[in-house]
Amino acid sequence: MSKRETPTIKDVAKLAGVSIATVSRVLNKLAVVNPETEEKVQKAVAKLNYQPNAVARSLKLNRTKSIGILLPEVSNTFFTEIVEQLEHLLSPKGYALLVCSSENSVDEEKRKLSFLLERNVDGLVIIAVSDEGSHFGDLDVPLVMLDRKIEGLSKDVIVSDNRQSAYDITRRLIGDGRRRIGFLGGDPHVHTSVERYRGFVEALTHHGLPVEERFVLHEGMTMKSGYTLMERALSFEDCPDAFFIVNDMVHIGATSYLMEHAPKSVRHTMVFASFDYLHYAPLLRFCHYAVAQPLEEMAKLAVQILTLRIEGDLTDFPSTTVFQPTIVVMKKSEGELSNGSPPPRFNKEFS
Amino acid sequence: MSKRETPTIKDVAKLAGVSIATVSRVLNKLAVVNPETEEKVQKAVAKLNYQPNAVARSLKLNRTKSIGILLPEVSNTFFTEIVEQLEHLLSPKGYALLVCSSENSVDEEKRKLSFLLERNVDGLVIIAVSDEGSHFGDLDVPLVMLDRKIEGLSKDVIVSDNRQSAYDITRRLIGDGRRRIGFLGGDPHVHTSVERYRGFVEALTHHGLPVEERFVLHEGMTMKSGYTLMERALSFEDCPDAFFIVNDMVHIGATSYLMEHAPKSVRHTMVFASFDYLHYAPLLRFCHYAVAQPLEEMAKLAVQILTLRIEGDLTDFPSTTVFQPTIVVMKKSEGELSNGSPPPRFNKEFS
DNA sequence: TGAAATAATGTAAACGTTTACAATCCATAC
DNA sequence: GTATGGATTGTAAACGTTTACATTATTTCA
Repeated sequence: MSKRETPTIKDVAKLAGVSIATVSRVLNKLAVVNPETEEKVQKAVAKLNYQPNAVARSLKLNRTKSIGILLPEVSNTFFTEIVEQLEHLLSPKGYALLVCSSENSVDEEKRKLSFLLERNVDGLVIIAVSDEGSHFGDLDVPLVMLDRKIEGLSKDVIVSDNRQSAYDITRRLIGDGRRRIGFLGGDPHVHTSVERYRGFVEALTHHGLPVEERFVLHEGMTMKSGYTLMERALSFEDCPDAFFIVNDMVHIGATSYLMEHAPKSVRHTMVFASFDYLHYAPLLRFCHYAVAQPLEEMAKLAVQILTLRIEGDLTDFPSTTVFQPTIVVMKKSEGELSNGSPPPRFNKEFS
Repeated sequence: MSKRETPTIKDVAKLAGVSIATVSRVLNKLAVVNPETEEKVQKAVAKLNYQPNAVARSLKLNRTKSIGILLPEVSNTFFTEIVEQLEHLLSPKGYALLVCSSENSVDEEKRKLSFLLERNVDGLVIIAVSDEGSHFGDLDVPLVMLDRKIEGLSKDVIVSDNRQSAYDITRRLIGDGRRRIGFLGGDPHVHTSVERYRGFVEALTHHGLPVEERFVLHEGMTMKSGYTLMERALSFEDCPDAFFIVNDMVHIGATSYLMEHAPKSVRHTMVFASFDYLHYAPLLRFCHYAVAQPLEEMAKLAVQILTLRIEGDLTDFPSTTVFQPTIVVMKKSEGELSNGSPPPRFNKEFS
């Protein structure tokens, strides 16, 4: 493998017999240049297979055409759906995506943040680890907080109406005649979790139902906690016949516990309502109501705001946009196996 | 928000009353500097909250400390598990991850490849879209092909033994007494798919079983194709009572079709063996045997090879490493609901 | 015909670093 | 007292671009 050096603009200039300024002009098309010269340059470019050096350009222009995205976990399906959308929207605009995981740790989040800043990203999309986010306060890089809000932080925020949706699906459960509804999973420092619990409680109280402490099992947002919490729940003699589940991970854990260990009677009556409607949703057999967040629109708005702020075309105060998710009714009947909705990825069906 | 300029090394030098060379030396610790001077510099750095400009450094050093990762789809769980591992391993070494989706298109793959090259990534991890990968041939950037091999390409390759694993799980089905085993999903241009089919066929023929064309339904690797292929399969009067499924997406589609539409008799006897053992594996109720690829080790090796090649400490011919996956036995009994293995993410259990 | 305007191109500085080399200082040894 | 050398620091070039400004060639028009 010959260690041939990559050609620079100088090489092109020399080969074309022009100055490097002219080459630059041809490549960036921001000044008129004689068609003949242009052709000479293009030929030289083609011959050398020249590719401009983005690093040098970044240094000169003081913008890197890159966006940092900082999220709590890379392998979380919900987050990666967002990343996919962002990539799809940003890459046609010439932006690169620097993906960083804060690994669910505030400290790591701080480290990764300054890592991204050192690299001079033009903008940031943040899915915050927790409500402790003071380190995001003082930056002068365009920054959008996505999915999770941090109270008291003056930044652009894009979230779902977690409280309202939680309220809605809880109400659906009540409307179906469920009276003892448990709550599964949660984290007091995660904005979405707190909001969802709030909506859950509101729905219960508005319908004259008590919030039984015993059945509010909100420790953790992982599959494991879903599994063990459901185990705990089933140990109650008067176990709820319905659960509000805080997110998909907990949901999977809870479902698999039921599949493995619950008696038939429980499996035939148990009903879940939960957040997130992702590609494995059709497998979540106890789920009757799911909250589908409008990820594409949220990502689209994030990109809009970000690019506008980067270009300097948006100097308003930071905005907060709250999207209304749709409620997906996953099955109409109570039959254990009839799952009314088709697989979500290729044919979404909203109520 | 005051548009204060970020301080440069010059500002630090001025404040500390030294030359920029000294500042650089202090920061990079590659030359001895008087302890007193060092302290002055450190103080200035702290006072200005100076962060070195990574772009300028990249230009000078001709390395960006960044790795491009190019994959067919960002939201694919299997791929993102890999990305998570890579991020976890590379970020402590100071590398940034540029994530690009080729969106399952060879053309897009080419575009994204040159996009990454323009940005002077120090290395590349490629999960190829298809076996048409000549565009990867001539680069002089360190490059590792992960998960999918491209025949005839002289690059470092890290894959699972897809053929052997396919053989193994097919054999398990046969060992369980299954005689009519179908094949679900696939793509003639995807290396993993081809290998898996090969292993499947070998297992059948080695055991004297015919490969019935009718039951080899390999069109597509998506959830949708899993859904419709299973529909097609069930329309046969003599539908197989077991299926080899090419990957998780097809698996989800097939499972949800069965959950929705299959008669009880089918649901009680149908058995799947498939690739990929991911976090929603416990929900895949028809799955008896799953191939769990050693993603962490594969990622670890990829990072090792990549960093060695980047440092120039590895100049051997490209190597091909084939990892042996483990077979996860997901349930022992035929009972529809008894899923013997616990949720995978927090307690893997291999046979 | 010549001045002025226009078009096309070139020159050189700048972006923020790293680092080879030069320069200074000071102690030691003769 | 002067040479030697080590320790420390400074100077300036370089990385590959973009772009303000200068320069040259060409056209226009009084």
